[in-house]
Amino acid sequence: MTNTRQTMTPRRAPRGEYAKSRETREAILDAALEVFAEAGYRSGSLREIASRVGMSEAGVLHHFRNKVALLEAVLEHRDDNSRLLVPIESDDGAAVLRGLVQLAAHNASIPGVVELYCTLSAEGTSPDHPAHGYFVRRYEYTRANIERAFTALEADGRLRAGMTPRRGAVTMIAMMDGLQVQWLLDRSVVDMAQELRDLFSAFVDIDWDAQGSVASEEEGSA
Amino acid sequence: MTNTRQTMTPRRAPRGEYAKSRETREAILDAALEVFAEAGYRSGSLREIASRVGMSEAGVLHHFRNKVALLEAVLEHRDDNSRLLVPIESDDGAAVLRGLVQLAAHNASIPGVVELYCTLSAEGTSPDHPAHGYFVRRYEYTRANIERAFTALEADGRLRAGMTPRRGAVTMIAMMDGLQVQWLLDRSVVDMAQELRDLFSAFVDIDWDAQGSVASEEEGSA
DNA sequence: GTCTATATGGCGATAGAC
DNA sequence: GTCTATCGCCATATAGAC
Repeated sequence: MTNTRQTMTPRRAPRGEYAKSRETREAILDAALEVFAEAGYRSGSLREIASRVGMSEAGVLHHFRNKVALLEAVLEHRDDNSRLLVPIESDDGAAVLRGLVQLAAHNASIPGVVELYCTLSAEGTSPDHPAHGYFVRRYEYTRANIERAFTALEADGRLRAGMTPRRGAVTMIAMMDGLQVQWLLDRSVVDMAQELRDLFSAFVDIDWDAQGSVASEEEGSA
Repeated sequence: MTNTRQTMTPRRAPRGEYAKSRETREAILDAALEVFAEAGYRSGSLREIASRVGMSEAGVLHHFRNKVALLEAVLEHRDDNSRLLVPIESDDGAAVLRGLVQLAAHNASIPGVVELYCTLSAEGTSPDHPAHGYFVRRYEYTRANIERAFTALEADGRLRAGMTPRRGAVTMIAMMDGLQVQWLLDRSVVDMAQELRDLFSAFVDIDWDAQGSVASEEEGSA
């Protein structure tokens, strides 16, 4: 999705009434994330969100035109975050895969976000869901980029025989999604990052311990 | 779940008012499956279910005590079905894995059921969801049985080095779940059965084309 | 076995006071 | 920028007529 808006603002520390408003908005976004994660979008209520943030429904709707706008804001808000960890558009295929494993490890520390995407992506498979288009595009975009990462690895002769970039991409995404369900149902049963790494070691030859700071990669990508 | 009740009834063709009632019940179950699949349990309404089956809400509630009871009935109803295709408790490890691939192929012809489990298992990760316990038990049970299947294959020396029965089970289930999300979002993008088979060929040595009739297997299992 | 009527309560959204 | 009040709608569930 387009999130140039946020990134282009120099984000100087805001002051006065401006600051208050900004804080309130973020507090609402945090509460909305929790509620949508626990109950989904359709069953999550503005009333519950408002109550968690300590204000009235009307107060919340002053900051977000309606419930759909709030959902979109929540999704945009969290999207920036994954991109900080995964250099998804990088040409360094190994770095992309390492980033995904790191993302899985990081996700284990923020169950609320995992719950959010797990719940919403399932809900969003319905064509009439307000986030349906978002998820179709998101999966398409992610799949294309991971496929590109595998293609780069293939060119270096690091893809095992019998595996294709396309299948690698579909498999990697399916594993991330599927592991999350099992993890949410019983956290003691699965180490998401470990499972991911083990599986991908089976069909790609990567040095998992290469230094994985992402900031450096990001300069070179779009 | 306990579904001895149904199976123990000799199931002679019911007659008279009895037959009518039974048909109505099944019609309600079908409609409920659709609605819960499309909207989830929490957002799916008795009103919508009643309308699809052509009766009033009160009429539906005559057959099912309340909404939760209807959900449980839907889940029980569909569970018997997968077991017809997968000899999950069989000692023939290869037959179990073949069954799972066949199940994936079969599922592609009943998107409604795929949608149901995809939506409900995500919803059901919440501890307060009425189907939470069901899904915790279901995953636990399935994982244990698939692990057993892989253990049998390992004993025959057909598990590739580096793969463990435990990881095989977690991976297989994660792949099935994750592929379903991508498939529901865009059916042209993924062939679920093919992807599954390809992946598992990478870490287990199986003749996928062995005759896979399940009826014969089922006799031997519990 | 199915209906209508109704009780009870949660929901999203708006209007207007402060 | 936040509130109270209110509207209109939909939800589950029950009571009782037919």
